[in-house]
Amino acid sequence: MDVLCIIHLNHLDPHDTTMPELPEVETTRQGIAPYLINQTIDHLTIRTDKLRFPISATLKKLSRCKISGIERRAKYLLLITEKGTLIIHLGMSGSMRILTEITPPKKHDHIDLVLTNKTVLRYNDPRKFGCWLWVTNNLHNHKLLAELGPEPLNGEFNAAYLYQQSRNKKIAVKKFIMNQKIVVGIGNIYANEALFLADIHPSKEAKQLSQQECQQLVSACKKILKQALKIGGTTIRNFSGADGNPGYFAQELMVYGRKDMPCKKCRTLLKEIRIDNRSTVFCEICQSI
DNA sequence: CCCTGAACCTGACCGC
DNA sequence: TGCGGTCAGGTTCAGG
Repeated sequence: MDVLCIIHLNHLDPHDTTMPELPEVETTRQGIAPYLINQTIDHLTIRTDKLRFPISATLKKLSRCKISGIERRAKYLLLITEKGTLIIHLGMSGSMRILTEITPPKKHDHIDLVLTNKTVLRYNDPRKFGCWLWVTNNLHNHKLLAELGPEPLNGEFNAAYLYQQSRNKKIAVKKFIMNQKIVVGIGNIYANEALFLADIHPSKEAKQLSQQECQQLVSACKKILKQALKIGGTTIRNFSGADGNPGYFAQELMVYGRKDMPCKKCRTLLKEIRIDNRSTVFCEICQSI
């Protein structure tokens, strides 16, 4: 038996694993795409009806349907078929794996997408915050996709854009960059990391950002995400085995999960506060308000 | 518009 | 060993 675990996301220790922010979703996409493109779905096996949205009856009965592509928009995977598109979100704890034969499902293995060649895409999601949504028309006008901001690695996400969007916004810059209408794909970990890299205090009001700070922040977001993507990609290429633990979390975190530990720039002990009820770690010396 | 808090769900961990 | 409280990657919604 050969079980290839594409990505494993459901540990809790941030130093041991990785989280479904944009790089993890993109890594998942790249990992599963070769097994799915131009293959035909035989059927889906649904073992729960309680993901973020109920599974549609059409999806439950889907069969003989060719997959033409797998795309990503923000943290959504888009599985494009000749009959419609599957919008998949991993939520907080979702993960995918490819099986080369059907094995007994383990706990929280909620969905199998079974191909006619017997390959299985298996979805596991302990917290059930993810979704599998079937859409047959106007994909990009769908409410989940219509109002999303630019992709962070596109040129459209630049200092001028961020400066313009931040005018008159009193909210904390950390919450601002985590708003998917402003820019997609920045979750809690990378928001912390990007603000540290940009030397900006996470509580700073968005409207107080200078043009230069906007430039620093845009550059920091791109740098952090590119670095994470590079590591994810490496993992996929190198991984083999069935234990589900690629052991690749070599991503060096500068602040997230490092409360009371020394700042890697100035050795001052890092502070933790809560912004929008999310853990926020920063250096009060390096990051100016 | 802004902001806060809660909701969805399960599991891990900590202190007692 | 168990129990209760808290926390965790995301997103949406109600209420002030």
